[in-house]
Amino acid sequence: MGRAPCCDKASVKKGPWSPEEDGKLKAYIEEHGTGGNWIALPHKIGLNRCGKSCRLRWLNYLRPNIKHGGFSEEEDMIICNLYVSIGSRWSIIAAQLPGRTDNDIKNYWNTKLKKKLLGSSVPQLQEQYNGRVEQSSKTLSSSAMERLQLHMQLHGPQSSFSLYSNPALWPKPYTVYTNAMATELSLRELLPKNAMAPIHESPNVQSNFFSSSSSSSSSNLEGDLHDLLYDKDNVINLSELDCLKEMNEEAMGWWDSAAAPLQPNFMLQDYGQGFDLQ
DNA sequence: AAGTACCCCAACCGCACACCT
DNA sequence: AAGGTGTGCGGTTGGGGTACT
Repeated sequence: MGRAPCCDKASVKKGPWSPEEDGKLKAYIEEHGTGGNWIALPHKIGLNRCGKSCRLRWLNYLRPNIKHGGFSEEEDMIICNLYVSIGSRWSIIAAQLPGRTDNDIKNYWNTKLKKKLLGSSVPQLQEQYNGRVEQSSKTLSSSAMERLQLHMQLHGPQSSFSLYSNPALWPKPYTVYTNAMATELSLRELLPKNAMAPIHESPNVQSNFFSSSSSSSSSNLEGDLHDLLYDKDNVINLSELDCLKEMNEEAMGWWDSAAAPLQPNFMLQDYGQGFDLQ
């Protein structure tokens, strides 16, 4: 037996929200809050809407301080960096961008950023790796394939190590940020939601992550991503990126001693453990 | 000017998890 | 401990708008 639907789909209104509906929902929540029960909320207000629909409308459009469109370069960078490291965890990515919703970021990624990053090189890459990943790709979701493509782009054809599970292998400047990310993400797993401030509010992390000049480590993924996103003549061989040439020897030593030769299944399994690909 | 293709994004769907009883 | 229910999330869709032919 499946679970009961949250509302009567047949009788409930679907489609775009009218200004009147928006007004009712906004006014009620601002005065009374959600009451901790979205399912019951539309009935209280007299809205013929599904509770989930009300929740979505509030979270994505009606709640205060929501920003739409006009993503800055800095926001692009954050989204791209996080997507490469954690995949399509839109809610986590959105938590780092005040005023942005997961839905907004997801749409932005799918319609614009993805094309910028993957666009020109995807066909070649697919051809290049078809033989290797053919078997595994049959069972991979499209987002998993995207991440795999990004992974391959960031590591080059001969590289079989995991970007995700081996932080020591991440490009240097990125490590500063991702270590903080990893720490915070694991804490977020344990703590109640909203118990922690977004990463960008942490001065140390922010200064490390966003400083684009000074340190030697600033020949970096951030800069390379920037080139990918904003260079008009966007024809870059990712395996040539400076940040990826700077993998430290210690990490490579670890790889030599610990890793097997490239096996698509190994790599995909590795991703599966980190990202829950399927 | 009309038809078609493509893009963008708001909204829906279904699954998984958390919480409650 | 187990089942029921609400919530959160990521994936997908549908339709309006725009660009192209």
